[in-house]
Amino acid sequence: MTLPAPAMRGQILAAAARLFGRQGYANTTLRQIAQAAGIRAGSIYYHFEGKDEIAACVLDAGIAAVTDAVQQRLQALPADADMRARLAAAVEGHLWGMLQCGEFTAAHIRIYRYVSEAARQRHRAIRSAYTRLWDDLLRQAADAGMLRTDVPVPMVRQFLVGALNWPVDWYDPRRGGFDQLSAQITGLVLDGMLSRPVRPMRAARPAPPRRARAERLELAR
Amino acid sequence: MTLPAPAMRGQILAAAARLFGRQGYANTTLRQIAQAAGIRAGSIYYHFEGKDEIAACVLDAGIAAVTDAVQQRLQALPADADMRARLAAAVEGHLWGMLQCGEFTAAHIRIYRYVSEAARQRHRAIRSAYTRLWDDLLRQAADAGMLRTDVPVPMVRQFLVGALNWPVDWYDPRRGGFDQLSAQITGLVLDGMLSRPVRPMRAARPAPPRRARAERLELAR
DNA sequence: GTCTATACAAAGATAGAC
DNA sequence: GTCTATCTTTGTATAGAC
Repeated sequence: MTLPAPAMRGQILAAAARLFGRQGYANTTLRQIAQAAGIRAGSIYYHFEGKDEIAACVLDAGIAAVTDAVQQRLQALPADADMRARLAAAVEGHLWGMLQCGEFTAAHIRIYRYVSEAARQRHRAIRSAYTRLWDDLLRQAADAGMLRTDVPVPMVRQFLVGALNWPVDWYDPRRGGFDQLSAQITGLVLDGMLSRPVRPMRAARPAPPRRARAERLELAR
Repeated sequence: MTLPAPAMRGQILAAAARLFGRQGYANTTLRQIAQAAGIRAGSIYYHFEGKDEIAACVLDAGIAAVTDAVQQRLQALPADADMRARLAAAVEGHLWGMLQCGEFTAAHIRIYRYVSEAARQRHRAIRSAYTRLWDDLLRQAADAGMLRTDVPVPMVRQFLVGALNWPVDWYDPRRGGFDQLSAQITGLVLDGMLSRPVRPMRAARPAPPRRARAERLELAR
């Protein structure tokens, strides 16, 4: 009962993502990936050129997951949503794509620096697009006077996206669900860790309606 | 002109830390480390049991750098410093230890997950001590009513330390010195990324006096 | 203390049968 | 499409000369 080729390709990528995320790139062997996918090492080369191509595909899928989730949440907002709501939606989308949508994003975060330059190059375009998505959003916030002015936008983006990536290391869905985590992280990045007597402390925004994938609008670019 | 043994040990560790930080653990070979240290691969085994021991030592040194820097700044504070000043000092200390004090901390951040369980075990105690340092500080802040109450202290610590670690990926000392970066990051983590019309916006705290190492007090534990 | 030489294991990748 | 078998390279680690 051999799988059709495209399905097996997906199997291999899924297995690779899980192993990359847990063990790192160099520590994961093609033999392990093959075993997890239910085939032998040699068979991988029917589906991929080699380890590099697998890495590039995993990286692409990782960014795709967060990009989708962020855009989905942004576009589900009412047209008159203010910048704070937009930023919160984007943060929540990033967390969602990262924590729920799979092991691809975790793998991305962990292996990006260590794959071959060739694999990184192959993946570069899709990664830059995600960077630009955040830069645009933050730029709008800055123009609206919502952002602190002592930190340049690219640095806010680097700090923010970096900070958002850490929960993959310690998030445990068994205590406190995703919505709670999301509200906590959003509060931390938007308002900081100090208590703020003045703050309205508006409770967690209502969970945004989750649209079917086919329903969301096309990418802006 | 062979070096005395302890000096060569240091050379090897420094070379290993640099390479680990840049390439990751599994991608760095003993041959590379040896070459960077000016010896041959076989000679490493006169100084270390193997790659594992090198890893454990690099990890230890990385935590030691930030621990020292954080405690130094905390103890340099005036006795009546408020919690905000204490938190800011600790943040600045972490950044200083991480960015200025060397490649050991960068290496720590990058390889911790990927070294052998044996090496991690060897290093565990010193790492837990640093975790406890932050937990104690944040606990004090929480007791003083300074911390937001919707996020438990251990989670604040995980998020905070994680977020503080990212600048190793992108900090460039050539544009904006360390003091500026430190003030920016401190602002981001304490007050968040949004502008805050009400906020006093007290300009960067005056740089804390930098004490000689011998002058600082002993560890609390 | 460091060298050369090498043992030994494991990795990525290929060839050709089925 | 997947298998088995194997090539080639490279890594950690050891042995013994100097």
